[in-house]
Amino acid sequence: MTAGGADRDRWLAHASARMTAAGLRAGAARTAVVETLAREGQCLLTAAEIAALSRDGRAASIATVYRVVEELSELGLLHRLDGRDGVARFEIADPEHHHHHAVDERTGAVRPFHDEDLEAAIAAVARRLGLELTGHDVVLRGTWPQGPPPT
Amino acid sequence: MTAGGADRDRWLAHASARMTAAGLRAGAARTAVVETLAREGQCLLTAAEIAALSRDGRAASIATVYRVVEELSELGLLHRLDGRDGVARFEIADPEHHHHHAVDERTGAVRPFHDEDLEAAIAAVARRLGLELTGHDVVLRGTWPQGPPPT
DNA sequence: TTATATGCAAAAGCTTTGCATGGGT
DNA sequence: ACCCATGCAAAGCTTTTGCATATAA
Repeated sequence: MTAGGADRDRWLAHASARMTAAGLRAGAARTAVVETLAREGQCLLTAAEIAALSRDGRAASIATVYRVVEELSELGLLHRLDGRDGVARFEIADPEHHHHHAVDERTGAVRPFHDEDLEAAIAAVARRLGLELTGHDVVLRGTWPQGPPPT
Repeated sequence: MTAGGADRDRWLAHASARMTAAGLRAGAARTAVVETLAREGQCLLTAAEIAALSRDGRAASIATVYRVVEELSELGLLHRLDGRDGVARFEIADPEHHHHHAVDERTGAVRPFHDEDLEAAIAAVARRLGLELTGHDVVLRGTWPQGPPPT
């Protein structure tokens, strides 16, 4: 990771611009949600968590959270991952910090990781299939012999 | 794919043996579900679809389908994938036909694929993370310039 | 005979939607 | 002014669970 909140600000600015360009307006709740995501949305938040984290001053209702993440996802600003527990999780779509997820089967703990060879292999497969890639997810499941390392 | 129903039979036999060994009994509904999966569970069926396909002679209630797929998953005989539509899909865990999924964003059509380099990259990542792999999913999303090729 | 399997119906969640109100531009 | 944004509550779904009954072993 690079310096402090630079990345967050960059995504926030980008997101705001794209949303404005899409004809969306900056209401209080949506602003709170987007700021929450910029601040803490690096890795897999549920809608409920986003709502809770946005309850600093004003709240954002769960309905609004779902509406906002839907909009952000459609604009390609947010990634969505559906977990085995039937709960959707969201995280910022930041090309600079592209990553995937390794899940500890015993604890459910998630460790994000990045791997260039893996990305290359994925790109190669897509090329072979004649597929114009717009997104991809990789989830690894297993156990850490010595217990999950600190994130 | 190799000859006719050999693979299906192999999985079916394996599944039956494992379930018996696990102390499970062979009721009519469970048998129907397992046979349905052996026959048509090569790639991503929903619980509702499994139930419908099992309604040849006897039916299997949706509750039973969920109970059976849960058991099969825990025994490592079935893979589970959670889709964006909030619906879980299941497919046989057959080491001989291991594959992943490429989804057409426009139509939702799914094309299964296999790639050795991708598998190698995944194994390498797991090794690097110190993770003992028990499962992994890859989902590619995008569009086919000439429309999705026939499955 | 005893523990498991099954179906039905109810419960439990998460997510979406209708509607009236408030707010941005 | 007009249209979008928001909250609340209700509806919609899939998935899970309780319970009584049937059935393997």
